[in-house]
Amino acid sequence: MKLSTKGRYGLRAMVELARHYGTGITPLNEVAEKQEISSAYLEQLMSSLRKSGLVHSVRGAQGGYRLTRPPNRITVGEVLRSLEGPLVPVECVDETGVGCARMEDCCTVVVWERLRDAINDVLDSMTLQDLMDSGDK
Amino acid sequence: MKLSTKGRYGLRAMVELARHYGTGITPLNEVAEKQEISSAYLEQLMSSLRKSGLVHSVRGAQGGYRLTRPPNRITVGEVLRSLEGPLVPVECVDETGVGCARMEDCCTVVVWERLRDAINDVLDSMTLQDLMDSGDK
DNA sequence: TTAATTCCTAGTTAATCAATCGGAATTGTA
DNA sequence: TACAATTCCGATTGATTAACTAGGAATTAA
Repeated sequence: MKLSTKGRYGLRAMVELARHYGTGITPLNEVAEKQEISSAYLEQLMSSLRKSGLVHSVRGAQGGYRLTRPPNRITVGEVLRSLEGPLVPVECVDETGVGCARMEDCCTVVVWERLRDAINDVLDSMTLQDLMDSGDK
Repeated sequence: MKLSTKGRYGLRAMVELARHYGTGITPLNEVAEKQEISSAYLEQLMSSLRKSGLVHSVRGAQGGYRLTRPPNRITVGEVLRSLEGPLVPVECVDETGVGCARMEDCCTVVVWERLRDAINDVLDSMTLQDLMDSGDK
């Protein structure tokens, strides 16, 4: 039931970018340094975030990243789904997936559905702006 | 963010035992067969459940397991915590643990706390009885 | 032209998962 | 008493995943 470092690091990186929102683009190195994340690893995470349209990138010297939307319009859920895939506690309640043979008469599926919904509700209710306002670093 | 087979199999096994509640003890083999779980593997899970006091075991011929409390007084949360450990999305918000160096000025810890609470609220609000009533198998 | 940067793929190491195996201990029953 | 059914326990294994690291290609401002 744990998130991987992808989600944890990536979310911190996104808050960092949120702090720079409106000031042009920020090179990955600066983000990595501020948040103490290996920049080579962070690169991979930024690639996912870019592909799901949460950040825009500029290549070449003076290049870097910026959010594609203001921080109050990017939810934590979006960021984590981009990095971790569907936020489901078990495979079988992933709506984009295949379900499970047992599904029809499984006594536990109701648990996983409720859990999935609770998780997504919490994460979709918080934005990068909320995190900027609360934390320091 | 996925549960392991321990939690998934173990919960199904516990619902199976819930169905036999009041009828004496049930051998592990019967539970394993009904829920299509390797009985050798299920043994390990029962060991955890016994150690946390959720089931009582009887050794020897005609032995087996039974719940230590009626199904409406065992929550899904208890079962899963017994098998999976603390139900936290990230290490640092495990109250029984050590936290994290960054903790004080971490911008994301509030997310993990909210998520942790939501997860535990959902799982502690459902009992084995609830699952017996809903599902079939 | 060069230095700074993103982009992309592959490889590595360690940990974790999901069992399996073998046998010891216990206990009801023939 | 002997036996069969069961729980109990620790070790081992094989596969998968996690968390990076490495190397180089492509791009672009200065």
